[in-house]
This record gives sequence, structure tokens and C-alpha cells, in this order.
Amino acid sequence: MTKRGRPRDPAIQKSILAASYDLLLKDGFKGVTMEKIAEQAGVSKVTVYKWWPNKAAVVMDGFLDAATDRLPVPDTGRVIDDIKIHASNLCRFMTGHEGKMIAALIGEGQEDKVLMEAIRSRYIQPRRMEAIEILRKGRERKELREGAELGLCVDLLYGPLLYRMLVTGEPLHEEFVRQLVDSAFRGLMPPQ
Amino acid sequence: MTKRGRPRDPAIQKSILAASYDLLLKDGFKGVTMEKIAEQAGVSKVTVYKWWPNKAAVVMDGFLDAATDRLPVPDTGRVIDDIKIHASNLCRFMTGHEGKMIAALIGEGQEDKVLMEAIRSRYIQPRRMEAIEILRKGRERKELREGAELGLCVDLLYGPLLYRMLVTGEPLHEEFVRQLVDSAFRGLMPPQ
DNA sequence: TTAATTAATATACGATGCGTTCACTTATTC
DNA sequence: GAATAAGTGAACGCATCGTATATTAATTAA
Repeated sequence: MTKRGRPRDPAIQKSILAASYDLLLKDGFKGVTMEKIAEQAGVSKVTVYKWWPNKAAVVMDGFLDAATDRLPVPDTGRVIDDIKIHASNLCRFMTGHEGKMIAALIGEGQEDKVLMEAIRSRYIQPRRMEAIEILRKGRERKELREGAELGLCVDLLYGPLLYRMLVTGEPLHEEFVRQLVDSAFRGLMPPQ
Repeated sequence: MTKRGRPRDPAIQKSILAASYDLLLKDGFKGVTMEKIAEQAGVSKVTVYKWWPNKAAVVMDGFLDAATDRLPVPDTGRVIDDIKIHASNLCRFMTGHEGKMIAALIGEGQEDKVLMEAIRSRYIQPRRMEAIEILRKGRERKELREGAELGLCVDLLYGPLLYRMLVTGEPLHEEFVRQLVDSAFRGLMPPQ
């Protein structure tokens, strides 16, 4: 009992996602239009609307389809070093093309709950889990405080990175990551 | 040598800004249109365009015109307590109407450099200065590490708040602020 | 008083992009 | 061949943007 009717053409879906990604990269989220996606994909606009309800959905899918390389999760045996490497990799990502795109998507997500939920579940959470895994190993080795709340640690370590990227616009260079992670681990208070 | 011609009517400017703020509050940034601003302000659309180049500019001005109450800067004599109070106040702000609006503006700013620069210089920076002032006093009292970089401290303390608000969407309650500030001050490592 | 100047209005316009409708063609299964 | 679903092409109604045009209102300089 296979499907009736003309089968869906996978090449068409791919070209739509690819066109969507190219346009996002070139023109930013606001520069992408359904017309342009359809034109560049060599496809009818109705076909785009058939499979995605709106622009945000296509663009999000296009982005995730192309940019889902996971960051390598380092394992040096010292949690602070692992985090420095991981956060540094993330910064390199965020400084490049992918960073501009994810910033645009998060920006758009501020007034689009469905989009924001997709970004969270399909992009943010997976990356948080990488960090949490690093921290979990460190906690097992007693390199973190007793009963440290790993989610809070992630907020403390990675929050400032995203904050810089999305809010203050200060550069995300290696030196900043080093200082940030050092400060977070040893604390702001003077040693007693 | 006063100005020639008909003088600008300040009541009109005010009503435009007020209408802009009301609409932002009610409908979010995307829900605001120049037509609606003009209509609600009882003013011609051309008049709005005469004084502001585009929607983002009016909305930003409307927001700042109405919502520039500075946070009170506490001074208990202990920097960690001052920061807790200050951050907690900020959270209450961010959880309310103002938070939704500033999130929408920052979101829009991700693809509008001019708007983002305005948000930074007219909203973010002033608030950062409040926190820096608190930290500076604490550093003088030797409650922070020798030569602590105050900008970095602000990133570490306030970055996670904005990160939650803009990215993860986790709630910004009192308990989180307490844990966050405690963790930042005493560090993630176990005491030695 | 009059001319020059600037503010504000009313109305209409072209352009763009959204999301949809309609009639049609194409590929596949029963 | 009939039924079914994918895809096309063109046009539509709608909202919003930003601008243009012609007119009226308020003020200063001559």
C-alpha cells in the first residue's frame, strides 16, 4: 500500500532550502522573500507555500539543513581547559557567517514565538548539551563545586558570549574568552 | 535672528511619540505601522516622515521618551549585595512591559545597524554605567580581585540575564539572580 | 501689509511582499 | 483509464512602505 499520486520531488525541496540559505547569507533575514526563494530555486511560489507555512519556517529549515555541524567536544581532562576550547570554537563560529545568521534568526524570534521555539529546540539546546556534557565530566572529577547546577554554569559561561554578540556588539576574541572563563571559574572576589 | 516660518508644534511631536509607544506596547514592534502611528496621533503621515526617517527611529524615540527611568543605584556597603539588588531590579523591569519592548527592539536591531547603535548608546550603555559604578566602589573597598576589569564583570553578571531573556527564555526570578550572582562572585571551582 | 519661509494637512501614488486562488500539467498507483 | 497528489503559471487582494503634489496655516523680515 504505497502512496498514491505523483511523488514528492526531493530535488525540489533541496533546491528550496539551498536557495533559502544562500539568500539568508547574502541578504540577511529581512532581505529574503518568498518570491526570491522561489525564483532562485527555479520553483513555483505555490510549491514553497505547499511545504512551509511562511518565510520564517523555510529560512529556519534552510539554515539548520546547512549549518548543523556540531562543535567538537574536547576532553583534555581539565574542565576549565575543555570549556575554553569549546567556547573559543563557538566564538569562531559566531564571528563568521553562521553567527550573523543565527543573530538574525534570534532577532526575528523575539517577535515570533514559533520561530523562537524552533531555534531553541533545534539549535540552542543541542549546543547547550555539549557544554553540559563537558561540565558534567568536570563535576564528576570534583573540579566544580559540590552540587553545582550545570544549567546555571552554562548560563554563566556562555551567556556573556551571546550577550556580547547580540547586545553590546563588543568583539568576541580569544583573549575575551580566556578572561571570561578564568573569571567565572575562580570568581570575582579576592582569594581568601 | 529667530527662526523664520511657522514654528514646530511640540504637542504634535509628543503625540507622535506617545502613539508610537502605545502601539509598541500593545502590538509589538512588527505590529506598529507608520499609518497607525499617524492615525492614533491624529496627525498626517507626512508629518511623521518629516521628523523621523523610518519606523525604527520613531519607535526607538517613543520608547526612550517614556521609559527612561533609571534604576536606583543601591549602596549597602557590600558590592555583592548591591549587585543583587540592582540585578534583581533589572529583572523585574525586564519581566514586565519594558522587557518585552526592549527585547523587540534588540531583536529588530540585529538587522538594523543604526537602530542597534541607538539602543546601545541610549539604553544599554547608561545601564551598564550604573552597574560599573557599583562595582567600582566595591573594587575600591577591595571586595573585588586586584585589577578586576569592570567591563568584564558586568558581562559576567548581566550577560546571563539578557541571555536568558533573549535566547533561552528561561524565567528571570529572584532565585536565579541570587544563585547567579553568588556563583559569579565565588567562582565555579571548589574552594581550596 | 506683503512676501518669504517653514509646518502641517489631505490625498493619491508606485513599489514591494505577503499569502491565496484558479485552472492547468505531470507523474504515479489502483 | 480513473483517481490522486505534486508541481506550474498567472493573477489577485491586501497591507505597508516611502514619496509626490497641491494646499492651508503660522510666523518673521522687509
